[in-house]
Amino acid sequence: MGRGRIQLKRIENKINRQVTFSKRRSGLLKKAHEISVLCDAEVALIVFSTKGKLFEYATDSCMERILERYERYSYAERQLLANDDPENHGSWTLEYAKLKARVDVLQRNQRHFMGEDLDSLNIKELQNLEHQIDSALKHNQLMYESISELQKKDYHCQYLRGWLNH
Amino acid sequence: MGRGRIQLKRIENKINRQVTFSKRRSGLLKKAHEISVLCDAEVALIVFSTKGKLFEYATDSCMERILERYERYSYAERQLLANDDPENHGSWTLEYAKLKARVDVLQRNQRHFMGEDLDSLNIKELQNLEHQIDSALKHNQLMYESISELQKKDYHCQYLRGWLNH
DNA sequence: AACTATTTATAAGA
DNA sequence: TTCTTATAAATAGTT
Repeated sequence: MGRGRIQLKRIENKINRQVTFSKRRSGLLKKAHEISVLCDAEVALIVFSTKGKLFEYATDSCMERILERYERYSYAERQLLANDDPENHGSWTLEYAKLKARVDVLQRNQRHFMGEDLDSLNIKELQNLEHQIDSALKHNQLMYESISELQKKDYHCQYLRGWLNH
Repeated sequence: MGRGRIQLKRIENKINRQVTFSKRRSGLLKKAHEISVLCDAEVALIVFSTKGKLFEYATDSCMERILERYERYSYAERQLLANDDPENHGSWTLEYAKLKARVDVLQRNQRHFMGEDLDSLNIKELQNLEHQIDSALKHNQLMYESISELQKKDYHCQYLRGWLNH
């Protein structure tokens, strides 16, 4: 749209890139809003510029609610995929591995964090710590959900149960 | 764009709404991808249809990473705003109370979980479960440590001390 | 699912 | 940067 066609690849000229970013960003936000209103859809749009500046749009200005919905949905979707395939308990292990990896990262961060001198924390840092704990709690919650789901699914492995019982 | 202008309000005709949703959705996803590539931006787009179906786009197909970045950024932003406001230190106590409540729930969940019947799990599941519980417990341990540390640090909140001590 | 008349977005220029 | 404008793209209504 404009004086000439454009290739779909990174714009190398920095000035042009920035100008295009600014123009397209506002277009994108506008369209996100329009589809949200016209079609009664729930939309969350997050854009980080190269420089790391954040721009966002969320239906009814409620980003957190939409992101939580997304997490629930995408988690449920993964569960569904895993359950549909009788042969894919292997993918469950994959899920588990990913989960484990994330826990490991969290733990490492937390240990590192805990190792710091807490005496020197100011209010802001304390609040930060709280936030970290909060994230961790959310994460754990997800894990527990995984685990209970797993327990409910064991009847899919009838063939092993007999073996286990003797 | 089209045979006529349209009002920016919910399309009442269900069929039209659905068709427009489908068209605009693909346009929106396309534009999200384009700005991402052209301008080297990081984009996350989540769309839920009225019926609750999910459509998404994420730069480099890594939604989780972008959402985590968003959480960090938006939290940091809120912190910045909060620090400017001398009146909002009360929110800390509230945050703490909520956190404590959530930990209590987690503990309860965990106890419940531990009490459940494990006979029906197969070996693989048991092993994985064991690992998960192990991870979760370690993680929780660290979390509790964080929290008690937090409690010890309350003297950083001078204005709260009086209230806490009686 | 295609088509096309129009509106809209925007690339390049001022 | 902000505005203009020629042109490409998106899409509303139609078939």
